[in-house]
Order: sequence, then C-alpha cells, then structure tokens
Amino acid sequence: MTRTRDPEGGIRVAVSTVILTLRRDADGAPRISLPLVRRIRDPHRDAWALPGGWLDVAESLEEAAGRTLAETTGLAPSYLEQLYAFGAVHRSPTRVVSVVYWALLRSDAVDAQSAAYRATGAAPENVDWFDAAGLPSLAFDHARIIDYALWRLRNKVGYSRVAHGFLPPEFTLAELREAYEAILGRRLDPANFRRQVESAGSLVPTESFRTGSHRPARLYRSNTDVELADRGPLAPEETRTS
Amino acid sequence: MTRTRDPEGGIRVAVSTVILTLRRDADGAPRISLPLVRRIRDPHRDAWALPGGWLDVAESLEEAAGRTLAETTGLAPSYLEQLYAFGAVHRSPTRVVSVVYWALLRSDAVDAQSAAYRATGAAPENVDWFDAAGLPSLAFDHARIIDYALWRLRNKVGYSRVAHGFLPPEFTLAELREAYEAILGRRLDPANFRRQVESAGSLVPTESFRTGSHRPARLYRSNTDVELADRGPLAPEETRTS
DNA sequence: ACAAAAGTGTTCATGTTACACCCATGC
DNA sequence: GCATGGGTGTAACATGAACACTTTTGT
Repeated sequence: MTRTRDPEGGIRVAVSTVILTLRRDADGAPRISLPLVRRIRDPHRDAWALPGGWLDVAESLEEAAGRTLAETTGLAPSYLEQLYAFGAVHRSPTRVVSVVYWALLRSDAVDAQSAAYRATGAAPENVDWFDAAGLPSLAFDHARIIDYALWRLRNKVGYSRVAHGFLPPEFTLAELREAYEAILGRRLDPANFRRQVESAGSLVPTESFRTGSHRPARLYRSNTDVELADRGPLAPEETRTS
Repeated sequence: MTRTRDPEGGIRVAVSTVILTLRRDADGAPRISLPLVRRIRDPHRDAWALPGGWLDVAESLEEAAGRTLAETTGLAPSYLEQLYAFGAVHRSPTRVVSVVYWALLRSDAVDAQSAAYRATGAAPENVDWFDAAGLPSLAFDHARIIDYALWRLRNKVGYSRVAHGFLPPEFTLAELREAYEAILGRRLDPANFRRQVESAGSLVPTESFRTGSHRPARLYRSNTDVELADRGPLAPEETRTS
C-alpha cells in the first residue's frame, strides 16, 4: 500500500474450497472423500476442479467459501479454515489469485443431503464425490492444493479437535477413532486412544449407549466450550461468516 | 471457478509483509523489532502501516513480498512464509484483499544495512523500526495482522528451526537461546535448552569459540540439510522467489 | 581468589506405547 | 458358550522440567 504505480492489472480473485468428509467404502471402512465440480468452460473444460468461484465485491473471503460450499453440497460446514492463497503467475492462462479454504462436513449430514437430492432429483449438476486416495486428474494446480489440504488436516488432527467435525453430535469412541485412523492412514490402539481423548477434556460422556453389536458403547458429545481448533488472534470477523 | 456472473468488481490485491528481526535494547536484551512505513496518502495518511504494495500482474505473491521487503529494508529474508489472506469487506474504504507474508531477517544483516544507510544517507524514506511490544497505532487492520504473525512465530518456534532465521551463520547456544527467549517471552533453562537443540540434530558444532567474557562458548552452524520449517507439499514454485 | 557463563549429571514427573486382561452384549 | 468389540490395568520407555554440580575463562 505504499506503491505509486497503477495497481489495476486485471488480476482476479477466486475463492475455492477443499470440502472434506468421511464416507464408508464397500468394506464399511471410512475414507476421506471430497466433492469435485466438472468444468463446463475453458480453460480445462470437462476436467474436474475444486468447487469455487469469483469473489464478489460485497462478500468476504470466508463468505465466498461458505457460499460455494452451499452451492455445491447444500450444506454448512462444521469447520472452515483458510488454507492458502495461490498466486503463481502462470497457474491459470489469465492472472488469478485463488484464496483456498478447507472445510469439514459431518458425514451424516452429507448422507442425508444425498438422500434428499435423490428423492427430489434436485442435486447440483456436474458435482461428484471422490475418494481422496483415488482422484482423477484435476484442472489447474488443484491436485497439489488438495495434497496440501490433506497434509494440513493430518497435522492439525494431532493438536486440535478438528476430527470431531466429521462426526454427528453424539458418537462412540470407536467412531471417533475411525475418523482419526482415516485421516492419519494408520490404526490406533483403542485403549490408548480412549485415554488420550478423555484426558484432553474435549469429550462429554452421555448416559446413552450405541447398541446393536456386542457390548454397547457409550455415546459422547463434543465439548462445545472449546473451539475445534485454536485460531489464535484471528478475531471472529475474519474467521466467521458472521 | 464455476460461476457465471461477471467477476470484475474492482477488487484489488495487495501484498504486505510482517518483517521481523531481533535488535538489542538499551540493556542489551534482544527484542523482536519490525519496520513500519509511514503512509503518505489516504486512507490513513500519516499513520504507520506494514510495508507492502499492489500485486503486479507479472509477479507471484511471494515475489511481491520479496520485492517490498527489499524496497523497505534493502535485504533478502532468511525465512519467508505466507501468513494469511485478509479480505473482510470493510477493512479498507475500497475493496482490497491483502495477502500477507511474514519474514525473518538476520539481525547482523539489519545492523550492517542500517550502518550502510547511515554512511551513504540513502536510507528508504518514511521507514522506521519499532519494538514489537511497543507499537504505535496502525493503519487498517495491521495491528491485528502483526499480532497474528507474532502468534504464528511463537507457535512455530516450538516445532521448527525458524529461530535460526534471526541469527548469523555461526552463533553460540546462548545466542540461540536468547532468540528463543525473545520470541517466547520467557526464560529458558540453559542446560535443558542445550540438550533439546542438540538432540534435534539441527546444529553442527564448529571448532571455533566465542571469547571475550568468562568461559569461551562453542560456535555452532545451522544444519543446512534441513529447511527452517516443514512446508509440506507446498512445492518450491509456490514457496520460493525462484 | 572470585564471579559468571559454559557445559554435564541426576532426579522426578509426565506422557506414550505396547499389550495383558476383564466386561457385556449378540448370536 | 463363545466371539467380538468395549473398557481397564500396568509395565517399559521416552520426554521434559528443575536444579546441583563441575569447568573455564576474565578480572
């Protein structure tokens, strides 16, 4: 903001979002899954790309992320965080700076919305869900952006409660552990996992139990006194759709 | 990138940088210090602001950060990382999305450059250095941006080698510890600090010693095999000025 | 000799990992 | 009854904080 030359060089600002959820595969194991949008115009026509769009003058970055998220999935995220601003000169034929967010969706909400779309036949067009481990070839630098989002998720799960963003309000410890295992890509010891999350103080036990197989498992709630992740001094105006 | 309406709403992209270094105060204790620029036009004329400028069509975000950094300090950073993209609608009278970076400068390089400026009388105008703990009132949302940068630095120092970015190629463990202490704002046990950084494998002992007071202290080098911080899958094109 | 910083050793508390074991349910 | 996941106990090990102690210099 100290330069004198004309700033307007035809740089456009786009906002895209890496939307993540857990879906169970054929074996019943949860996998990280995300929606992609098939592009209907050049560049990269017909290629799969991250949901996103141009930033509107009247909306904040986070509002734009929430908007395209709703347009793509019909849902509001359980967690939304800015990932990175990508601005390499040649990442698109025209000059575009993409501010990318990443979001978590509750898997039960995704399933319910999918069922509703099937019932009404009103699903968004050109949107499909993909297993994060088996993505098609993607437009622009979106493959690397997704890699980075998954890396951030794997890191963040170690020092925050973001994994709760995948789960409904009540869940068993096995379900929470399965979420961690899907994110980290490795099995966790159930006994040690229990003690770690219990001592973290982020869980509130309920008096309900999930029955149906073997010994019933106690249901827990997320402790809503604590945010899913510490955003530091980033005040609500910048981190909330408000 | 899926929307149909006209994208061009007069949104401009600025790049600013929180430039951090260590300077010794009157007592000889190192303090985090940063350069600010006095604004010469509205909005916020005469207020202090972060160094920055409009993003040029032909330069990447990181190049823009490096450029304003050089314009402000005459130096290249020892560490440079994107901090956050700020895009609240009313953070400026006109619509501006600011992609903010944070950078570390070696304190010896800053001192040398200051001396050179004094010798030649060619110092950049309207630039002054401030102790991070005693900042004046700032333009826009820049005070909060600096808070966030300092928070990020404090966090990152715990799981990376970023503190080395403040120091010359050779330094004593006491100097490294002083850097950590200035960042964290608390004293560290010299004995435990030594073992922790030694076992981290990021230090290479030399055969030289810093003499002059009491028992000579061994000089160390940073292990250049490892980056100052793990940037994950963000490839060089996005993280380097190249 | 003494002060002060460099550097080593030791102890205690805490957290992590591995794994043995008991518990409660569906079948 | 027995298989299976839910849940508890425990020992081994790694990590970190606190602090006593030795070493080496300048004065």
